[in-house]
Amino acid sequence: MSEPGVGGESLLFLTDEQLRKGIEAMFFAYRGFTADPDRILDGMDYGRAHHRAIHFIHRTPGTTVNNLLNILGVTKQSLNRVLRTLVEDGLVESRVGREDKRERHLFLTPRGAELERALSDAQRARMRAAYRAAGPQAVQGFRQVLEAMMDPDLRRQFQSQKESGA
Amino acid sequence: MSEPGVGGESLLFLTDEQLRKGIEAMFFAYRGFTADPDRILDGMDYGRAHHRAIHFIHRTPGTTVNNLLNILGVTKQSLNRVLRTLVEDGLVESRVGREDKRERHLFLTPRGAELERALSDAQRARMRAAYRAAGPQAVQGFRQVLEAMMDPDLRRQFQSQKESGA
DNA sequence: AATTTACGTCAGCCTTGTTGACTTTCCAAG
DNA sequence: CTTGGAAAGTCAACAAGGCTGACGTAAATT
Repeated sequence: MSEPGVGGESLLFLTDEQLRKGIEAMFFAYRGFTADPDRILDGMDYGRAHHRAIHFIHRTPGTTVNNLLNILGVTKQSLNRVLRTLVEDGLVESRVGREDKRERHLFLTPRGAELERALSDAQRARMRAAYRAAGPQAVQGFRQVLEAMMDPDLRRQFQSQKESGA
Repeated sequence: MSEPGVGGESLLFLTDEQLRKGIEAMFFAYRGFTADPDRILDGMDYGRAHHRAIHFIHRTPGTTVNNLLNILGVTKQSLNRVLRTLVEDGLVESRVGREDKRERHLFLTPRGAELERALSDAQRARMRAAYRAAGPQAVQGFRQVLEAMMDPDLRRQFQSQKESGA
C-alpha cells in the first residue's frame, strides 16, 4: 500500500512468502541458538531456565530478584524454584540488600561463574561462526530486525542497556 | 583472521560484547516473535506445540507424521498427543497413504486452515512491521545470520525448500 | 517367513510455566 | 507508634509439553 516513488523493486521483501520464510528461519535458528547450552545442561540437574538466570546474573551482578523477574518474564514462583536450586548448589549467592533489606541481590559464586563461562562460550562460538559467515553488514541488519521485533518495553530496556555499554 | 585490506574497522563486530548483545537480542526478539500467537492460543485448549504442527501442515499439506517429526525435532509420542487433539477437534485430517498405507498424510480442514490463518496473520503482522522498520537490506542480513546459526542439517532442508519456493 | 518401518498408545517421569493463598520482613506515611 | 503496602519467600496444586520405555498392529521389504 502507498509507498510512493519507490518503484517496483521495493516491498518484494514484504510478501507473505518472504515473511513465512523469515518466520521459519527464526524458528530453526532459535533451535540452533539454544542447542549447545542445552547439551551442556542436560546431564546436570539444570535446564534452560537455569541458563537464563545465570546469564542475566552474570550480566548484571547484584541485580535483585524483581529485576530478574521483569527481564525473564516469568512469575516469582517459577524463578524462585530455579534460583533456590542454584543457591543450594552454591552457584549463586543471594545477599540481603544493604539499603533495602527486603531485596536480595544476586551474584554468581566462582563455581557459578565457571558454569556461566562454559555455557556462554558454547553459545558465543555458534554466534561468532554465524556472524563471521554472514559478515558485518548482515550482522547490522540482523540486529536491526531483531530489535524491531521485540515488544516495545523490552526494546527500550535493551537499547538503553546498549547505550551505556557502547 | 585474514580479510586483507579491510584494516582496523573489521572484526569489531565479533567482540564478546557484541556477541552477548546478539544473544540477548535473539532471546528478547524470540519472545516478541511468539507473543501474538501465544495470546491467541491461550484461552483455547492449544499451545505453541499445536501452532507449530498447524504451521508445518499448512506449509506442506499431505506431509507424513515422520516428516513432521523430523522438522519439529520432537518424539512421536509428544507430537502424537498434539496431533490427536487436533484431529479429534476437526482441525487436522489424517489420511492413510495411497502408495504406502502405513503412512498418514496430514491436511488442515477448513477449520484448521481458519485457525492457521489467524495465527499466521498475527505473526506475520509483527514480522512485517519489523521488516518494514528495518528495510530490505537489513532483512537480507537478518536472514543470512539466521541461516548461518542453524544446525547444518536443518539449514540444508531450509535452503532447499527455499530454492523450490523462489 | 522374518524383519523392518510407520504409526499409535499406555504409563510414567521431568522441567518449567501458571494461580492462589499465606507469611515474614521492612519501609514509609499517618 | 502503628499500620498499610511492597518485596520476597513458601506451599500447594496444576498444566503444557518435552522425554523414555514398552507394546501392538499393519504394511512393506528382504
